[in-house]
Amino acid sequence: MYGRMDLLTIYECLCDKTRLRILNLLRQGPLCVCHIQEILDEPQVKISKHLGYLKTHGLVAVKSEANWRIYRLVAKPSQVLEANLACLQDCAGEDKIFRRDSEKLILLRRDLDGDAPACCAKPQPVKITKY
Amino acid sequence: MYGRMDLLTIYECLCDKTRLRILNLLRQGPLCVCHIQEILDEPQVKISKHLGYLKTHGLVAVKSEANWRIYRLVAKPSQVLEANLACLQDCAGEDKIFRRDSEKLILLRRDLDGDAPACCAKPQPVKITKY
DNA sequence: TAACAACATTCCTCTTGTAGTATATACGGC
DNA sequence: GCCGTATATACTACAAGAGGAATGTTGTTA
Repeated sequence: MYGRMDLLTIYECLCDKTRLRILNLLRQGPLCVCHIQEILDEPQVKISKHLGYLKTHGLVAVKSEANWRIYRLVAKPSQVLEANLACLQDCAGEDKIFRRDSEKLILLRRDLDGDAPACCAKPQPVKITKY
Repeated sequence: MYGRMDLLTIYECLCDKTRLRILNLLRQGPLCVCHIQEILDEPQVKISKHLGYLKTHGLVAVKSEANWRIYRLVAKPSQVLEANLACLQDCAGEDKIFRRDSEKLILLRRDLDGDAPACCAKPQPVKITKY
């Protein structure tokens, strides 16, 4: 749908707070919508639309699983995208809200440990690439 | 004017093609408006407004020199800004238009070598920080 | 001081993006 | 087949950003 996966497209995806928070989470592994929604504490429609935006522009991919939709970062990001996601990951550590989101994610995983429903299958963390 | 120099502000600055091209040039040293305008081959008002935007948001600084206005990247960028500018610099190499701009800048400097008017004082290149 | 050159700013229009409400779809359990 | 849960889409209203034409400003030169 979008041929161009250039720098500008990437920055356009990155210039919304909600999308940054989502990407910060997905950087740590796949997640279903409801968990993203819970961590960000934002309306469902808002999360859903931003996920749609990211998908349309080629930053994330989805798969269906039973009643849920599992989002993740694209499997083989371009070099440019990978560089920017790594940079985002580095920078997010500086910001309170991103750190809080990440902590919430850890807690959520801990709570689910053991008896997780399908949507909550413990996601494997992606490797931390120091850019 | 802007207290926040956070990630989002930076990405907002980066999500316009013209601003990206300007930053790509300034990364290689200070420049007056007329040279940026010449290299980008865009209307004066357009260049001027985007420079104003970048200044308002704390990415660039200006000084007056005779009839000219010399723009440069801010002297002490935050760690986050520095990371993103370095990332941009790396990524810009992948894109035709950024490379062409950089080549034009080199030619322009070569032409000016020797008898440059004040606005064209040979800018010293900033150090290339491999992020 | 008049004319000019380099920039900035104002005003206007157009487009894009965002948020919210309400509604639709898809799937699993009963 | 009906209902609840999870998620997406349509529609609308609103705000911000971008581009261009015209005009303003500042400093230089004649």
